[in-house]
Amino acid sequence: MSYNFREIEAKWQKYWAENETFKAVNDSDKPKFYALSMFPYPSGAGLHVGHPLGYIATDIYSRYKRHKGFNVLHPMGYDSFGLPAEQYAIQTGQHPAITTENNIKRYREQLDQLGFSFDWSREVRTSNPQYYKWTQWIFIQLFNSWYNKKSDKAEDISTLISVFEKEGNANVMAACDDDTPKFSAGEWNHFSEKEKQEILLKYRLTYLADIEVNWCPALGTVLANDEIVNGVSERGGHPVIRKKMTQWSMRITAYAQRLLDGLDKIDWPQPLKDSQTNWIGRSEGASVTFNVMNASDAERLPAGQAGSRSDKEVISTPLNHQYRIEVFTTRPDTIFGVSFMTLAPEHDLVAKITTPEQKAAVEAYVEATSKRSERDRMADVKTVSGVFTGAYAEHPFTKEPIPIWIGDYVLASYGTGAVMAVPCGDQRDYDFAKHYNIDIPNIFEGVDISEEAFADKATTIIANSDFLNGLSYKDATKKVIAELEKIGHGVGKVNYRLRDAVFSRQRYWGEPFPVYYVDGMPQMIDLEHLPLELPEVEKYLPTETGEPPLGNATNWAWNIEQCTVVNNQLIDHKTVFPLELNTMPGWAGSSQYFNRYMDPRNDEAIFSKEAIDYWQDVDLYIGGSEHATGHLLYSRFWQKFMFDRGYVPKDEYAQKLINQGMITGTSAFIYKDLDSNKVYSKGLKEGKNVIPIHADVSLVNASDELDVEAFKKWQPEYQDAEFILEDGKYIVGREVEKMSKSKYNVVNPDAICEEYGADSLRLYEMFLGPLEQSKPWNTAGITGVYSFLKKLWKLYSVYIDGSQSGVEAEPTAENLKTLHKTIKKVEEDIENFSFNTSVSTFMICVNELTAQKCTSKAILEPLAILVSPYAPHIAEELWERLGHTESIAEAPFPKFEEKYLVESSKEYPISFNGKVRFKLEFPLDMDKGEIEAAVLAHEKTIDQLQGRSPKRIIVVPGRIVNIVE
RNA sequence: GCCUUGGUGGCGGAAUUGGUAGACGCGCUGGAUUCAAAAUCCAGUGUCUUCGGACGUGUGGGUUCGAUUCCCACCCAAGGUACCA
Repeated sequence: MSYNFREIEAKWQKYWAENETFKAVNDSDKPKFYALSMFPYPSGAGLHVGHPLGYIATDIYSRYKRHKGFNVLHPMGYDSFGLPAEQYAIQTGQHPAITTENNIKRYREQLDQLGFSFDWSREVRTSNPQYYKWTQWIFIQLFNSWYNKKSDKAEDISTLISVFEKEGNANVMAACDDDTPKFSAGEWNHFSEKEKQEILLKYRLTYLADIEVNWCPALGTVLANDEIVNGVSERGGHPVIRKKMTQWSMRITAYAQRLLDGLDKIDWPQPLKDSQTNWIGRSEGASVTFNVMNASDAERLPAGQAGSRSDKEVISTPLNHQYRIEVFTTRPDTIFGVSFMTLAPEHDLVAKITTPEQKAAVEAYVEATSKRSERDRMADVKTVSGVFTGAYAEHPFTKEPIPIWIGDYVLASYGTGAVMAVPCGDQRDYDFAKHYNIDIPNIFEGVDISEEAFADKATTIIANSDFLNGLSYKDATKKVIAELEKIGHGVGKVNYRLRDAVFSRQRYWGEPFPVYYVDGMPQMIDLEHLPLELPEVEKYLPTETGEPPLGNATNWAWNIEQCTVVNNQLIDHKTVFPLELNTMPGWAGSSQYFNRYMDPRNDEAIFSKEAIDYWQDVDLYIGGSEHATGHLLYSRFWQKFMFDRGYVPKDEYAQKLINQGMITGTSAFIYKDLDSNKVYSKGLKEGKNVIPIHADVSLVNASDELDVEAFKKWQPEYQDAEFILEDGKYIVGREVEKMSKSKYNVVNPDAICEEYGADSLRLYEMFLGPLEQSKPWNTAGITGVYSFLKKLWKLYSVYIDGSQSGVEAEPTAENLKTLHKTIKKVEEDIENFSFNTSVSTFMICVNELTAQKCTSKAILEPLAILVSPYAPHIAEELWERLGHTESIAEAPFPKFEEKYLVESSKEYPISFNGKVRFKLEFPLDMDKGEIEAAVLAHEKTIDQLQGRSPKRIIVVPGRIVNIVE
């Protein structure tokens, strides 16, 4: 009876589903293990062979842990809100929910045929109202929280209110908006309700803010940076402008330091930790305040000459204390090298301080900058541009006037949007100063700055800097911060690159905010009325007035008496109020899904206390590295918030994370002659004027030969082309590229399963190479693992065909040795996530046992368990044929016993000067001296030495002998 | 530029603590079986070679009895990031 994978795989998939073999329970005496794969967005294209790689790895580990006696949680679900379904809806009018439902169905079929041990009873879909009810709930919790820097955690907003009532906000240390005013308890208690709400909004962990966005009027939508190419929209090429819009924002910056610190506690890949570290971008330095000088005095100063003036009269003139410029600098030690200041063109002060003479130039420059995207400005490093405002700031120590410029190399979104320019110490400032002929005072000892700026902190010795002279970077920084604090002009500060995260999207297919507006102030809908379900709309585009798609809904107003959604026409701002029109971004639904899996059908809470106490956190999380600074950062933020508020026991949700590598495609090319109707085989293209054309990889065999007839059928325009063959074959060129439809190199798992089976596919995906590395797919190689499975099947033939002869045969020492070295290696491999080497080990094991003609049950039973995590269908079938009536899923993993591997002798490699010449066998208990004597006495050694006497002999017992001549 | 990861046969890759480089598989060559093909099985397969050997893990040095492995410098590729003050 031959290996019929179709029958076997269908049989066991059905068995697992019917018997709920992989259903996890929330209470068990067994230790818990939570293995998680990143859930997919169900796209219309379905899965290609690259997608299941991580799922297979997680599945192998899950199955292994079951054999090891763990209660394993291995769930799967769908990140089912997203743009493609909405785009499709805009084009066709089909509701995104229908598209999504269809795509999920297709995904499920594809996943099912791969034999994963998912607990499907726990499936979640982020677009399901029963799920997003809890996404809305978390949003409300964030709204009702503030970040107390004293306790260093999020607290309920009520604790903040009670402080305000007692003592105002003078002593409150909180993460809040920069423009939060100071007030006393008395003032607070006299604020109107609306004023109080406005203040509180500046403290809440999710808040409304006016944020500058890339607005595309023609599309009526906000665009992400990468949707803009050369200042116009990628789709349609429409103009894009920077515009302020009121958006929900998440105060992730409150957690910047903890997100950084937490990285030390978790076993995540170093490159991923590094990209999060860079993203958070901590820098230490100082915040320094410069007073802006009175405009009338500034007029009397020539531009660019500020540093050299000593006009006592001017300096003693009263300053315009109305305006102050705050800068952040990582080099406060260079403060005496400041020769100008640069503001971002968007900076609030620009309009206020610009002198009448400079007004026209400044306005033109600001206007021009507003048309450039931030990315555009950052990408252009070569062009130096800027305009003088006509205004001057006063140096906090020297009291010298410093000209204030604006320049687009300063970004409003980083730091304070202003820099103190030290041209001798910063290359950008240097270039700017050179370009506009501004002074470049040298404040470094023994450094030539005639060609470029000097930025090496390690060798810095400060000069020409009053009280800082002769100090190193470190000492000068310390001292200058102390002095700045003394004169009230600055303070030591840690700055983060991380920005608060914009949480509003002008989209339809996302979670609605549980928010309505009373007198312009946001109000949360009570939990008992959630979920607030997405309304039906006629059109999925923005409205004619530029409102988000939910603006098209006719039933989208909140009645506070009935607590239901009602028709917009009923809005009276007394009992019926407008609802929020934005929806949440893609990362909302994925930021706590791993916890929801613990108790996914709970309608009373996001999860029960029992469930979270039992499962705690994710033990193993596998997914792509492309989520490094998106999902994987936001989800850590929400987890820390949930931890602060006492909902979860761990402030990091995934102990170990592995990034699976990308599977790339192996594209095939034909070579079309540009001068004739000929198509040359790869070996004949030299010297010809050819261009490579993609051929579909399914038309090429393992030897790179193209099926020319099939190709002509596929691309009829080549019907009459002449294919020039070599040795009667057309050989294609090969190149590794990203797997993509347009490159005709996409390989579909369905086709592989149909031809070789899921077990072959699973083994082959692992066999390709290390999990973390990216590697090219080439279907040709799968025959190797397929014939391995056939050999494995054959090894069990006495049990399969029922002859049963030799069943009781005692295993030989050889059999046991083969088995136990396999157990040892496979167990080590799985623990190290080195799945590729396990597959090789299985092949060696089966080859050896076949050569040994092994039929012993004592060997074949444990072997089936070893194979089971990798190739579960065949393992189940063999297990059954061996006489078992229960699934193999929880059969105990075989125990490795060293005694079967103990050898009595070793074949020593005998090397001369490190080069192996021959081998000699000695007992392992032979000591160094005996081995040395035996080697030296051997005729081959004498022959090799040719009468020379060796200088030294190294004997490493059990390893090697090296003779040094 | 900076950070990270990697570079081993025709290809994917293996090599546990510094100890026999190239396991395992694909492909290729030859053979068996077959009317033939597929499938299967057997043997061979790093390069060069005067058949003694010599060379060989990106390049050049170093440490060592011995280096794919450790150290230094450099080159290349992939991913991340960037007027970040």
